[in-house]
Amino acid sequence: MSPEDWTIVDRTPFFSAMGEALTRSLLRDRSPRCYDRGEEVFQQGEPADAFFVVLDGWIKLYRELPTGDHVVVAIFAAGETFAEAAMFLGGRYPVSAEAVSPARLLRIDGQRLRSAILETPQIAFNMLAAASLHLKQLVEQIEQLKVQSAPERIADFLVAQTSVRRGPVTIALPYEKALIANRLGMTPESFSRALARLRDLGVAVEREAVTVQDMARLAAFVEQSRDISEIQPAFDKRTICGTALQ
Amino acid sequence: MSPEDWTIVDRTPFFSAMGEALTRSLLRDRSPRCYDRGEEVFQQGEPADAFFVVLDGWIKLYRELPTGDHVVVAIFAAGETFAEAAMFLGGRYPVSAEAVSPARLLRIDGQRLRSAILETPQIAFNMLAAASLHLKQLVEQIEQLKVQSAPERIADFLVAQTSVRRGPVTIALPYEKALIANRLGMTPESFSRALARLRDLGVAVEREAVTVQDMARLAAFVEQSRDISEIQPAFDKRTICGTALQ
DNA sequence: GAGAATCCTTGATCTGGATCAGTATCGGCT
DNA sequence: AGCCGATACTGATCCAGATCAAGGATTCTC
Repeated sequence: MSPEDWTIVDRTPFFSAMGEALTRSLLRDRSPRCYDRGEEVFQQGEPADAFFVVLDGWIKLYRELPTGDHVVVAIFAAGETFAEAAMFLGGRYPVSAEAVSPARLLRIDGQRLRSAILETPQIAFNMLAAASLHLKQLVEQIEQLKVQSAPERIADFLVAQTSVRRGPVTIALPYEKALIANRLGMTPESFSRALARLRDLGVAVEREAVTVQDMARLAAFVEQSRDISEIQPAFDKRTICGTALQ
Repeated sequence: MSPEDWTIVDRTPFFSAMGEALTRSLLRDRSPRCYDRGEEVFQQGEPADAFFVVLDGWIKLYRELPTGDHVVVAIFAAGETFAEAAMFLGGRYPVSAEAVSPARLLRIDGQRLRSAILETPQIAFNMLAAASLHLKQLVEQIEQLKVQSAPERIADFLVAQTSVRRGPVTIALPYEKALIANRLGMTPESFSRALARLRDLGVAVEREAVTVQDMARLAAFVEQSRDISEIQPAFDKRTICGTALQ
């Protein structure tokens, strides 16, 4: 793995709290595997003997319905992990996974992890901390889903696509707009309209290229909506339903 | 702790996968503490040196705003745990917690857990599995929040309040309707109306007493809506946004 | 027991986003 | 070229739930 790959793994929910040294020793001699667009990672029903870290590209999790339709359950980007639950539970994958773009995945083997934990308990403790953090982030993300309007969520997404924070920039949308809409919790139609409404903030769309006149302005828009949700009880964060933590 | 208390702890996200024997040895000589209605459990900003299991009653997590308003973040019922993330992360509580009704809480001390894990690594592994499951449940719960209509969520809530599955039953609402509405992700007004709309299914409301003519009918209503969300891609489960797992 | 404060309900209106339907644009293909 | 299927945009309509506003009802307080 390249140095960049290590930093990705190091920011991952289950390894973030672990420290690079420990992570390295755990994942020594593991190497990522490449997947083509459309290639299958695992299929619904297979024994869940591993979970995965996305190093590059995009992975789609979907459930196959009796009708043959695919229902997209989630989409994962670089730096995210998936299928941990199924692996820890030791059951079978309840969904199928497939690469939406060319992708590189790191496979974390369940058996291996098991023995490593028995050998070095500290790993488990750190992973537990990381898992709690992950949960917390999940809850926050969902709060925002509930609280933010469609244009706000799109702005949020755009800001997340680049490290540029001021001045003009052109962003290439990473995959089909329908899929992005899906990920942001809206229909393709709503996505199209909401994106159009961002024109007022200096956002121009030309096919898959989105040109932002001034990132600072867009970032401010995102921040402002975040503040509202923080202050305004009407739009509050309640309702995350009895689970969770913080 | 009473035998019932043990079964509650045993069903808890972090202990469910652990088995009763291990849980007992871990929590030996711990005893629950009682809280009055309105009593504070911990306050925003205090060092997070423990997490809690709700054995009885209801606990509200809230954030205090500069304006002095309380924003309810979550409500926990018997059998749920809270503040794990803050504890594992070893920081401070980012929210305050207070009993909404008389309550009994089991306090799980961070230091103690730490040393127990170092002594018996298996505990950590089981907790990790349990945490993954918890995450999965959280995601499912949120999917349903997005997918179910207001009356469906209320029916779901009512079904969860009793073990009766057929015939007539009267359920006492566990706390203020506004708080329940909150928990179910809607305004008090919507709650009131949605509850009224359940009259067609033989649900009568008399103050805090909800009388269901036939639980089987209500349960069927909940199940049916679940099926629709399973089959109908239009109402699908997408959009849980890049985190999560399954 | 009068008055006040809470809590709950009900009605009227508004609105964001979904749905449905029609059209445009693009890339691949023979 | 010209056809075709996939992808994207746009307009029209609809609806669940939020918001605003105004009453009841119950409990608390003095």
